[in-house]
Amino acid sequence: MLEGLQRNYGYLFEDDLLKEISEIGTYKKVPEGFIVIDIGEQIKSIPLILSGAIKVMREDEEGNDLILYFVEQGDTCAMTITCCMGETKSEIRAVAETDTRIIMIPIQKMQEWMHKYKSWQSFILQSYHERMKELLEAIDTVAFLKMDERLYKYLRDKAMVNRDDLIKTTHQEIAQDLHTSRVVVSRLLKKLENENKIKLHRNSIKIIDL
Amino acid sequence: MLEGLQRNYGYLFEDDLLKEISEIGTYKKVPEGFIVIDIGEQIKSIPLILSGAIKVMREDEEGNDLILYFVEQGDTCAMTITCCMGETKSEIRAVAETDTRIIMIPIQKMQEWMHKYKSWQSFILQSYHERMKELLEAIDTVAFLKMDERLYKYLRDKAMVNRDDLIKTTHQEIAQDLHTSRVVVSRLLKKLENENKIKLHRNSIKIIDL
DNA sequence: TTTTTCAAGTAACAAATGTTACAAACACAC
DNA sequence: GTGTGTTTGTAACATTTGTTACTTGAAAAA
Repeated sequence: MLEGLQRNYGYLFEDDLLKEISEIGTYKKVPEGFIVIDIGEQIKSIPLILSGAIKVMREDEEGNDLILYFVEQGDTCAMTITCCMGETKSEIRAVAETDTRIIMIPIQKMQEWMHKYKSWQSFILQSYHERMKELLEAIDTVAFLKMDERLYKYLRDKAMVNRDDLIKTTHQEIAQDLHTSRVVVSRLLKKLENENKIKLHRNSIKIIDL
Repeated sequence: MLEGLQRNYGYLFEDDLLKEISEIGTYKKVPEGFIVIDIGEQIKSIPLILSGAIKVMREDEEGNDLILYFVEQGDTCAMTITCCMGETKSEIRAVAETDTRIIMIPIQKMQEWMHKYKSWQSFILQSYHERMKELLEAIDTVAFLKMDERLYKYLRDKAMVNRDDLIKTTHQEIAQDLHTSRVVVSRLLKKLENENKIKLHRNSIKIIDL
């Protein structure tokens, strides 16, 4: 765990803080698809990502899904912070995009360190800022882009966080993330293939010129 | 200015803080349509709303607009806070929805008071939290609602912040806020009128059963 | 190998939204 | 009053997205 911490956060946090994190945080290894935080859940700790990536999703009352953004290693899920500051329940779902290693920090410590470590404070504020920007980008995406553009952006983002231009997924799964239907996804993927932007295979999609 | 402060923030802030606000803040009276903060602008102060309301908008590179939410009296524009904490430029535009009275607080004071006044700190954090939720609601709206539902929600929200069930606007203006075309708005408004949810007039719309 | 199951392709159609064009209604200035 | 500009209504059509139904093809299981 310490080496993962060092690699991702060593340049951010001072040694004292790194030591405290490794002593207090609980290391967790979660498999792809694992729900790290679910909607309505009371937040008791916030996650620092050591490796892998997390997909942040929104769901409305009728069970409609929508991906908001991906969070990568070296990041935290800032939406969580908002929630535990306001002492309310999670508004989002966080799902492991790949096998992911995280450290969970109890919220009391999070607050304590805000005063104790300048670097922690700026990390938290910075994360906040990042996440706010990601939310705005999510709004831009659904509001201003057409479905084929959203799809292409989604594929590229997914390839980025997985560090692999071969995306292993099904059209059905993509449809769920983008809140559309499987047929629409298949249709637009075919169109993207004809435009030489991707190459389709069974259970996988290859991005050309990532 | 002091009575406006008392009325809206009296129950929130202690007297010392209210006094500091009235001494340091600059009182501003802005007319309907006035751009309080624009996209790309460097934020040097944050606004507290005494009366009236502010419309928060997003704009993409091509100049497409979209309303995010309204902010009412007794509130601040928390997006601004994010920006000045990260020392970056505004990602949003804030436009006076009606004639509005605000107090501008320089960001240095904002930071200072975070440590000095507990009530100020919780106000800022609370605002943050509120705004994050509003952003999520904005996402739900564009992602999950159809245009007629969005339109109806928009009209109701607008009536609420203006405290008037008669909305003075044109179809063209609505179309811009919702990022659609005037013809679509006219069509759907007609449909809402047939469903007895609104009554249409020239330059105004009356909401039935607000 | 054969069977079964799941993913993907595709056609045909429906609904929602966007676009263009023009007419009617109204408000205001003259 | 008349003319002028703006707002609204509406038709006709295009495009995008969603839905249903069925086929094809590939992998996994038997």
